Amino acid sequence: MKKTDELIQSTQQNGQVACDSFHATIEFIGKRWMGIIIYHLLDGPKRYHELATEIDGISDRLLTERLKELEAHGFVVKRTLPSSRKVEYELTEQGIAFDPIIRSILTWVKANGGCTESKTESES
Amino acid sequence: MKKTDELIQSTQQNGQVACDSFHATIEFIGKRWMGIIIYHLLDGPKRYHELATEIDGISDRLLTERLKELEAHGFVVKRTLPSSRKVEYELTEQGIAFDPIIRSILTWVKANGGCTESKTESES
DNA sequence: CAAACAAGCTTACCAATAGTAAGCTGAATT
DNA sequence: AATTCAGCTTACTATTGGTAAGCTTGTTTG
Repeated sequence: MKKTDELIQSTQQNGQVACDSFHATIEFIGKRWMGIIIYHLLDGPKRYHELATEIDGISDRLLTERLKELEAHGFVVKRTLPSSRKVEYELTEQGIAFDPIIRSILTWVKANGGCTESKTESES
Repeated sequence: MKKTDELIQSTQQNGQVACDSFHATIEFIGKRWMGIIIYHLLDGPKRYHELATEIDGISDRLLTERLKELEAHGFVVKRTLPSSRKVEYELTEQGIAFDPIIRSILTWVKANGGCTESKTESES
């Protein structure tokens, strides 16, 4: 049995469907900043500004956009504390389920040292 | 101990550096089509056109670009069979190391049904 | 209690990345 | 010899992201 078949079977009995949702999923969590936002939310509920501060380089626009997307997909709940302007974002159970993915990436980074070395010297 | 700290410590003793390479890595493998290309290459060496056919919707331009990036980072080797116009791409050991990440995403997809349901009805 | 400020967005504009489609090269087929 | 087809490359458009400013409403401060 080929490896890909094995992988596909591990999700569903229908290769194509599994492949489609795999595609949709990896494209979703692969959107810029998405993984990092999830990573920081795995720490527990965070306020908007807290995230904006912790995630170096992200802009308000994209942070808001990504949080909305996460919320729309049910990975995050937005809790607006009613008495004040405090807003908290918290991962849902489905969102917390991303943890193994994040951990597997961290494991990879640990083993391989990350993707920072560009090795682009092969182009003359 | 907070969860994030724990995650960071699992990679390095220095939180910031670990976070940086995590960022770089997740942005790299999160690039459009990157994960899907790796997923298909986990099956074994593939020819260019084979990948282009299997990965539905990808364009020549992006497939070439992503393969070059993977090659530049040492995740893929390009083997040009000299007698003909056959070109094969194969994951290196470092590339094969992505397998657990792909698997963790597949596991997630299996458990959660993927990211296809948009649930955007919350906006009136 | 009015002015200033700050959190949490929103908008506008420009840059970078991706999609589309066509073309190019050179081996293989007819 | 002409055609086809793999494996790119180029040119152009569309979508996405970055930057910066502004808006709104609650809080603080004089």
